[in-house]
Amino acid sequence: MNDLPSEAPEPVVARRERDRRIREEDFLAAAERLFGERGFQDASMEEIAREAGYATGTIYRYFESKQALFGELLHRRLAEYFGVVEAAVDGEAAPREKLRALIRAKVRFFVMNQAFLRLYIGATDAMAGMPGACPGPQSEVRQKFLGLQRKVLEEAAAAGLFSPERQGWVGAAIIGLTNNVLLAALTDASWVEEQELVDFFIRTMENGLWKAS
Amino acid sequence: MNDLPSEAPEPVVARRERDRRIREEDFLAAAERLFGERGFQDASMEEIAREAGYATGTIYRYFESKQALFGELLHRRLAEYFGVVEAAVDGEAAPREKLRALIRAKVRFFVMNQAFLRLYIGATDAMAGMPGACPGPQSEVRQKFLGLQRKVLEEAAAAGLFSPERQGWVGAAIIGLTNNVLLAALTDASWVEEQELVDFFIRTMENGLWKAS
Amino acid sequence: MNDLPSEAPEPVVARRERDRRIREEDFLAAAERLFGERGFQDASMEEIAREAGYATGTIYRYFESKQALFGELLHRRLAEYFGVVEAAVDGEAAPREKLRALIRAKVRFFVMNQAFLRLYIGATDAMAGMPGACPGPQSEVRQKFLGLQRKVLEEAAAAGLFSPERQGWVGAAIIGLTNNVLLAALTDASWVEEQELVDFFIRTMENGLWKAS
Amino acid sequence: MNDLPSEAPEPVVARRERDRRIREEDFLAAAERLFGERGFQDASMEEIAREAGYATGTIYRYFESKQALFGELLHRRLAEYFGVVEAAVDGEAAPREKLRALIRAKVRFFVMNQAFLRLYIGATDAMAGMPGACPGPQSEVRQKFLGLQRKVLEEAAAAGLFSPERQGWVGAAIIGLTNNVLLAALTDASWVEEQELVDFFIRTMENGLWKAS
DNA sequence: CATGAATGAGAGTTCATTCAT
DNA sequence: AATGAATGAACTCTCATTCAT
Repeated sequence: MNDLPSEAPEPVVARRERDRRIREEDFLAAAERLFGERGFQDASMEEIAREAGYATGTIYRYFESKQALFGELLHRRLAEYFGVVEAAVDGEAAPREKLRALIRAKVRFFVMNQAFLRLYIGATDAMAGMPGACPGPQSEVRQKFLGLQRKVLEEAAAAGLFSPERQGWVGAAIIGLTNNVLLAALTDASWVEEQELVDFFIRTMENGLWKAS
Repeated sequence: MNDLPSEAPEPVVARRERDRRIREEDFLAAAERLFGERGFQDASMEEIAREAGYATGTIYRYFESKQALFGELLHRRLAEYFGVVEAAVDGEAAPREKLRALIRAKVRFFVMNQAFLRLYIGATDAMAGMPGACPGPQSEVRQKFLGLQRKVLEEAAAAGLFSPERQGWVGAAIIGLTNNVLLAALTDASWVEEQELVDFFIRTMENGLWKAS
Repeated sequence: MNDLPSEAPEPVVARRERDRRIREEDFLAAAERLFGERGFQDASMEEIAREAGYATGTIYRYFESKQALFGELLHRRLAEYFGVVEAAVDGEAAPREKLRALIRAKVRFFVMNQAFLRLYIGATDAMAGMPGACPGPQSEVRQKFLGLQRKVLEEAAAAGLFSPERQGWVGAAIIGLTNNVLLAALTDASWVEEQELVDFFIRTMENGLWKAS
Repeated sequence: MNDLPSEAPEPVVARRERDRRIREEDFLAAAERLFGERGFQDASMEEIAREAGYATGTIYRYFESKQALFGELLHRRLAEYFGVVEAAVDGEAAPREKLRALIRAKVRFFVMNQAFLRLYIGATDAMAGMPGACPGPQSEVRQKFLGLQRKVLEEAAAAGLFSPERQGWVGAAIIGLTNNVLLAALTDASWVEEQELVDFFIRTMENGLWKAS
């Protein structure tokens, strides 16, 4: 009845809510690892639950189905990714700098979220649905992300950085290039100097792969 | 045409062998279509058999397992791909021309083998095993192919075309770039002017994505 | 109203006991509604608990298991039903009037306990165990009820109302007839004139379905 | 190439089709037994398959799902029942005789299909869907059957056999009466003289339960 | 004593693989 | 050698029951 200001208002409910979020993240982390390693089909719900440290049924108190778990995972990581990239791009005014910032943010994000890289590639390849891609809540975030990227490219094109025809190819080129090199670099050696990768991408985009002569 | 008993030494055996190859190709073609459309997991052996025009069990007379079928499919198409690329590269002397020839051959091959593109990307991404990639007989061909590509790149590097450090990244960049743009281009419009794609790749590799100023 | 310490000997225990009964009835009422609507299998313990306004686990402080809950529900309602019918039958002396009173009591009871009708029918059909019927505490009450009914019929038979052979069939006939018409009548229109139903049953039993000519 | 008239035209295909039907009936018979004994929910597909003498998965080559199996079972038996009753009713001209024939056919059918009686009662009680009743292919047959029965009753009512008001109650009464007595009679003693049951029903319908005085 | 999250056995269903015909 | 029905292990998902808080 009396709520001393120093006390927690509803400690039980608050704790439960917090625990719930923690467990959700436990499951998402386990799912990220196993989906990344084995793919969607070959990772079983039982494995994921056990990897997270719970019994099989528990996972269904947090996610309606395997699809929903996968979707939520993509949604969260993509939203995080989108936020990071958007912030980086917004910090720059010039189109060229925006593009560079986008690359820098991408490299930094995936160096810190290596487990997510495979899932991201599977879900984004060629900006198109690979078989197995499932519709769901992540679609919205994905659309937002693709929209952001398109905008950056359009601005760059409008600024005369590259020719506006075949803009789709330019987008696909940047994504394919960065995805695949990141995957190779992070698979070979789990530690890579971020700056080096960023420089490689920027240089390639600006001058091509040929050695500057 | 005439089956004189004295002619072919073992005509029955030869015919059998020929029939066997025909059926094998029937199955592989059906598998290519269905694996490409639905992915490895979602294409069932029964579907593949029926698509090929045979009964479920028959497929196991030609391939030990689903994995083996998939492996053999990759092996054959990769071998074909390797052959085409090798021939193109061998036709050129200068390292830069070899690389251009490699790109040209790749574009031509995948424009004519669109169904295989998805499988190829899934199996080759970043020159590393994506989830779903299975070890098997195709590995050898893949190694040969990767070796060929590495040799071309090394020669180009030796010729001073690009710096030899981070050669792995250059390879990954070329593969990721071309794969992803091919996938985007062939998904959007099933008919694309080969030459345009080749030019786009060569230009990007030589000058980057920035508009030539 | 006034809790003088000298008054009740064990007020706390009494209150607790009373509260216990209240909650038990809460659960039973919720169970009656949901078992009646969805059937035994399709009503979940969690639903019942929430419908009653408690948490899932609480229900197990009052009932050992789902089966036990169902059994107790049957037991209580059947006991109530038995009491009502017994009182009505005891109020009459003549066998024919006893039977009429039994019918009247049955109609009145089920018009006021429609939710229980489905459960009763499922559990009593043909005086035999339908699938889903579970043995348990209600068996005793059921036996008592069936005994009462048999006694009424036997008295009627002894009084020459109907022939004593095939008495079991007569009982089954009365039960099946009344159950099914009640179910149809109460399903079609949730409000039915009691007297009309009673008359229909008495008339049918006494004269058959044929129009009195 | 030469089809001697005495030979079977397509022995393999014909045999397969026949075997298929036999197996379908194996499963339906097993399902009838187990659904009748334990109810829909408590009979598992594995049990049914094993009871039929096959492995779990085999049943799904014949029926899409548990629901579909149950539906097909109801459909077939109801169709058979409908046919028998229709033929019997059509053989009579007078309304009263039609009703008698209907009863006679019902008794004869359920004496010979005792296992189906419980399922029938569960699916038809009060001509209304009990919980658990599932829509499906049997609905059509059930509607046809209920229509036939209604027509017989209407004709009887039109002929002045009983008053047309509360015709729904009369139908429910006949069904409830016969169902429940059949269930009791066949549960108590698996062998019952058909004629005796028919006589009991006709007498009850015409004169009521009271002993003819 | 109430709570509701965790449990895990068990159900329906799929499908790669086998094998009698 | 081809067929396609049968197999059964494995998977996703449910829910009665338990138990730490």
